[in-house]
Amino acid sequence: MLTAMPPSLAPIPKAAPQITEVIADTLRAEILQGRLKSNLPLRQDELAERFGVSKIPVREALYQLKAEGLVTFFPNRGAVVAALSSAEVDEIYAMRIALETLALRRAIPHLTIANLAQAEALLAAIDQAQAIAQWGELNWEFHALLYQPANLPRLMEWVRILHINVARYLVIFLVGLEYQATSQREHRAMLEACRQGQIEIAVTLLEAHLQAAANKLVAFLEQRAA
Amino acid sequence: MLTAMPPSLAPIPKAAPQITEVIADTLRAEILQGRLKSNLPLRQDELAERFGVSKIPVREALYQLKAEGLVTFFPNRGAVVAALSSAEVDEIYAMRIALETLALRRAIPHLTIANLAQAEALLAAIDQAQAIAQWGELNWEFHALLYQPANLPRLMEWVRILHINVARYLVIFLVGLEYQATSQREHRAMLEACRQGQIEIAVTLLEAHLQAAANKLVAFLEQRAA
DNA sequence: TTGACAAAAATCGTATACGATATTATCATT
DNA sequence: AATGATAATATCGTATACGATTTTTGTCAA
Repeated sequence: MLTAMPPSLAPIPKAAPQITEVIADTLRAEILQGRLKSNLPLRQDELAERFGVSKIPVREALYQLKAEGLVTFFPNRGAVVAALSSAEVDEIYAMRIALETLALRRAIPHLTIANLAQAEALLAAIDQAQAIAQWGELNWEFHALLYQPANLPRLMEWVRILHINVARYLVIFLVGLEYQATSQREHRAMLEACRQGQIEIAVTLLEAHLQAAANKLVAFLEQRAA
Repeated sequence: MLTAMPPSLAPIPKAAPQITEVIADTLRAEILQGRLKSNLPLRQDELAERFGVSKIPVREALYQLKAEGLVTFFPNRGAVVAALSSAEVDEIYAMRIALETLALRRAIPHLTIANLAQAEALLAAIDQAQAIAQWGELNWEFHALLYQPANLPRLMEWVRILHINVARYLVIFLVGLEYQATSQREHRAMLEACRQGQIEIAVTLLEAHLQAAANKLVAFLEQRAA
């Protein structure tokens, strides 16, 4: 029979941990950490054996990562870890600026004292972070925290995807450079503007913050390409 | 053996028509035309039998549509055609405005005479369009044409996804209203600003154009919900 | 009649198996 | 020796089959 109702409508979207999700999360983390490098072929049999499952959940995980832009498919010829050109980095940062400034604009009026305190704590944690993987993670948490009160879940999900697409390249020049100090100065200036409710100033700072990262990354990639 | 090279790197991303794609395209079209209504359960066996294939390509097609926001999955309980709340419509249009104004801004300096002529022709075609499905299609082609010269493929793909998420609701109040005439006036004003290279004016018009549609749609959905 | 519990049916998620396509290796021919 | 055709191998894409979870149906007691 065809019931026209959704199966009891929503309050139980949680359930057993799907194998597909576990595989996708694992591969995503490895790509972000740079353990799986660009253009590396991802063979389905190989991954299936490694995870101790069949190819089907592996395929679905790979397609999920394709939707996130982390892997590229060649029909009948397999998948590889996606590579980013400098043009794509430019495009991704342009989109991040467009979407994240929107999020921040809508979030600031709803920021609570608790949010601001959490953000402050995250900045302190970033200052003391040791591993670069940790740095990237905390960095993203800080940004996400400021956007969260906007209550725009789809936008957040897409911004997260854009972020992870550039994150694995970002960590490259984070080590040994003074970029971290500059970034933290910008973070604190943004947070201060948020605290005072100065939307336009905060948005301008965020845009400059992202554009600076974009310029560094594009320059790095174009140098490496030559 | 593990070759570290991509399988002959790219020039052949075309191949046999994947069954998964065919199914996804068909279901997407049916959702857009309103033939598959919101919250309708999409059973895998049923679809597999209908298309004469097994469940696996059906599953992959459904997951692709999930990534596009057209279906919602409930683990171990199946998928349904996604429904949009007025809050989600507001969010989608906010994202469209952010991304499409970016695209237009970057596209205008690269617009050619040929582009402008094509756009003009599309407007004429819209004026004479009979079926509403055709109207929606042409409408999107007009917008896409203006953004194309920006050369931002990822952004275009995401804008397309946002568009199809609201398109199926748009057609509802397009019939029998004077919205079409208003929309065409706005289109022609935008096109004229593009022709004269007046970026800020064109962007402002586009934003107003999208916001007007958003307001109408949100009002419609909230009325229907009550 | 109503509620709770249990059995049955339906649907999903995954493993196994097989055919299709692409890539690599072999060999004949110029 | 180089090149083109052909066979062998590897990998992907899909069908079939089965176990797991969920929903529904049926039964019984209060």
